[in-house]
Amino acid sequence: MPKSKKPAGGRPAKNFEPRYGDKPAYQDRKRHGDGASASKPGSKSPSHRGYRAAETTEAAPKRRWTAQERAGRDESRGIRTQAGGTGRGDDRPRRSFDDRPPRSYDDRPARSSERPVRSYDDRPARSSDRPARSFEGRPARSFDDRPRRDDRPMRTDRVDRTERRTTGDARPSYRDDRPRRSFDDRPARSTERPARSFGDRPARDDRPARSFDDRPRRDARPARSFDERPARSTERPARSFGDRPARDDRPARSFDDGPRRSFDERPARSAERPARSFGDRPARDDRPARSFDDRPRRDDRRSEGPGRSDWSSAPKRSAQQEQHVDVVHERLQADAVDAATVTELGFAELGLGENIVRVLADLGASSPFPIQAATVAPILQGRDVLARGRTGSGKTIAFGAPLVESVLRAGAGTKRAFARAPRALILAPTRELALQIDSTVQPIARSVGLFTTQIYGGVPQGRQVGALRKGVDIVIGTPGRIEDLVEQGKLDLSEVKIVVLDEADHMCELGFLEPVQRILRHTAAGSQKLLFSATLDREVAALVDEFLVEPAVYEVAGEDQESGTIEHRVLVIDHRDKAEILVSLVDRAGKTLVFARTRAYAEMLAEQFDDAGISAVALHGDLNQAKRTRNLEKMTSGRVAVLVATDVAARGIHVDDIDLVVQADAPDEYKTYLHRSGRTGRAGRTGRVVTLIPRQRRRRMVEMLERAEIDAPFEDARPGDDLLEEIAGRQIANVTG
DNA sequence: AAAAAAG
Repeated sequence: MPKSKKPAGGRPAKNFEPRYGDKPAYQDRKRHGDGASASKPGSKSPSHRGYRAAETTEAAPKRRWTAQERAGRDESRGIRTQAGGTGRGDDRPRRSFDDRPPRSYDDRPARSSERPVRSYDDRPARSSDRPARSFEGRPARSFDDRPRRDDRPMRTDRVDRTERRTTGDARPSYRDDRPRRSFDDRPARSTERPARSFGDRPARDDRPARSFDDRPRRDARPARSFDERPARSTERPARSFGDRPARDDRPARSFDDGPRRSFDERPARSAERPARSFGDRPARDDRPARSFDDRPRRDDRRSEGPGRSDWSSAPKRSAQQEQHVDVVHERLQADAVDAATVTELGFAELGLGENIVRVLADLGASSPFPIQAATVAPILQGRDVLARGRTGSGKTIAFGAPLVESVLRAGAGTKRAFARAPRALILAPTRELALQIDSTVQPIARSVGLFTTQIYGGVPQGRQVGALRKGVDIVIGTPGRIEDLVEQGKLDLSEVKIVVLDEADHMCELGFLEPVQRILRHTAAGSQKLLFSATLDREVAALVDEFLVEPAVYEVAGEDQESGTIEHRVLVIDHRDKAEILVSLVDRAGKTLVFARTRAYAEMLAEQFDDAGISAVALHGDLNQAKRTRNLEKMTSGRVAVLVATDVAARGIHVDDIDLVVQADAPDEYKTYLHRSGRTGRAGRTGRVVTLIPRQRRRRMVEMLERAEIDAPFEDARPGDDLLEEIAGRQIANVTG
C-alpha cells in the first residue's frame, strides 16, 4: 500500500526502477549474506550448536584473533608502550638506531644504474611455474611476530617504561641507549609542558562536552580535537603561535609561517616520542580510556594539560636533534615561501632515477611541488616520515615516487622471483582511493620494471591472489582485504620494508587503527613508515609511538587555508527549502560534488536531482563496488556533472575540474570539512565550497570553521535568490532573465 | 554516520 502512495507522490515509477536497479546491487549483497545463513538452518538462532560445521570453523579463527586483537587494543591504549622495547626487542631484528639513518636498503644505491636495463619480460612466462612453488619458502612468514605480541600484553614493559621515562630518553626505542641520554633535557621539558599544557587542556575538556553555551569564546578553540589548530585559531586569528610556549625553544623557526608549525615541534619530539606519547593521548577525549596506567608517573600528565603534544611535546630532544630538525624545517619553509626555490631541485636532483623522472613528467609533474621536494630525499634515505600537505598538493607522488625508487634500489641485483613477497605496502582508507593511488604509482613502478597490485574488498579475491602468486613488488589496498589475505596465508608481508599510510590520521580513527596496527606488525621488523595526510595531527601518535623511529616531519610553510584557492560560503536555510535550494545549486554547467551525511540521503538526493532532470549518480558504501567504481568514473569522465557522495569521497579522491562542492549536510569535524572542500581547488585551481545549514546550526558551524581556520561568510538563502544563481555560476543568465 | 572482509 504505502508503495502505491510513493509513486503517486512524485516519485515516478521510472526513476524508481533505474535507481533501484542500482540499489538492488547492494541489496543483493545483503541477500547473499542472508542466503548463506539461510542455507544453514538455525543460523540465526543462538542455539546453533550442532549445526553448521562451517560456523564452527569460523569461530575458531576468530577466537584466535581475538586474543591478538586484544593485545593490539591494549597496545593502542598505551599499554603497549613498550612495544618498542619489549615487543620488538627480543625477537625481531629490529632496527638498531645506529644503523637507521642509513637504513634504507641503501647498500645498493650504486646498482641503481642497472635497473633501467632490466626488462621484465620473463615475468609472464614464469607465472605458470610459480603456482607450484608458491609459498613454501615463506612458511616462516609473519608468524614470528605474533608470538611476541602475545608476550607484550603480559609484558613487563611497564617497568621498562618507567625506566625510560625516568631516563628521559629521547629515543623511543631502546632503553639501553637511553640511560645515557642526558637527564638534563628532560627536566627541562617537563617544565615546558606544564606551562603549555594548561592552556590547551582546558580546551579539550570542553570539547567532549562540546557545550558551546558556557564558553562562548573558548569553544572555538578548544575545538576539540586536534591539537594545535583549534587553539591557534582563536587566539591568533592570524595564527600566530602565541600559545605555544613550547615553541619558544625554537627560536630558529620563523613563526610567520608558523601556522602549521605544529610539525616543527614535533620533529624534535619524535625522538622522544615513545615515552611521551602515551601521556598525551589519554588526553584525547575520543580515545578510549587508554593509558591511564602510565600516566601517574608522568610528570606531564599530572599537569595533564599537555596532552596534545604528545610526540610533539616531548620536549626534550637532544640539542643535536633539535637543530637538525630545525634546519630541515627551515629549508622547508624557505622552499614553501619561494616557489622558485622549490623548483630549483628537480626530481632527478632529489635522487629519483631517470625513468621515474620521465614518468612523472608524463603524469604532469615535471617539477616537484613543495611537499614532494621536501619528502623525496628523506624517504630515499630510509627515514620514517610524517608529512602534511594540504589537499591537492601532490602527496601521492610525494610518497609514491621515492617509494618506487627505494624498492628498486633494494632489489637491485636481486633476481626477480615468482611469488616473491611484496616489498612495499600502501594503505588507504577507501577502495576508490586505493585505486587512484595505484593509477599514479603503477606507471612509476612499471617504468622501472616493478609490479603493483591492488588488494581491496568488494571484488572477488581470485584475481588479487593470482597477482600475488605471480609476484608483485608493491601492494596498494585497504585494510580489510589485506588483513584477510594475510590471515589466509595468501599475502606475505614479511618482506615489506616500506609502508605508506595515506590519510594517516583517518587510518588512526576508531575502526581503522587496530586493523592497521595488526597489518603493520606483519611487515618486516623496522620497516620504514611514511604517514601522509592533509590533516596530520597527533591522532597518529598511536602508530608513531609503536612503529616509527625518529621520524622526519614535514609540512609546507605558508600553506594555510587563506593561501588556498578555495572560496568558502555558508548558506543558512530553512529546512523545508533544502531540496529546492540543492537542486538550484546543482543545476549548473560545471562538475559538482555534493556531500551527504548518510548513504540513504546521498541516494535520495541523487534521485531528486535525476527527477529534476539533472543527471546525477551516487557514491556510498551501500553500492556494490562495481557501481561505486562506475559512478565515480562517470563523474571523472564527465558523463555526469553531479556526484552525490557520503564521506567515502571526502578524502583523497581526485576528480579534475570539480569547481563546486556542496555540503548538503555540514560535517561534524573540521578535518572532514577540510577534506571535503579539498575535492575542489586542487593543484592550484580555483573552487568554491558551499555548506547548507539550518539556522540553529550556525554557532556550531562558526566554531568549526574557526578550527579549520577558514573564513566564510554566512548568508541567508531562499529558493530563487540571486545568491544561488551566483554560486551556481548562473548569475548572468539570471540577470538576463 | 561512514568506512573497512566475506572463496
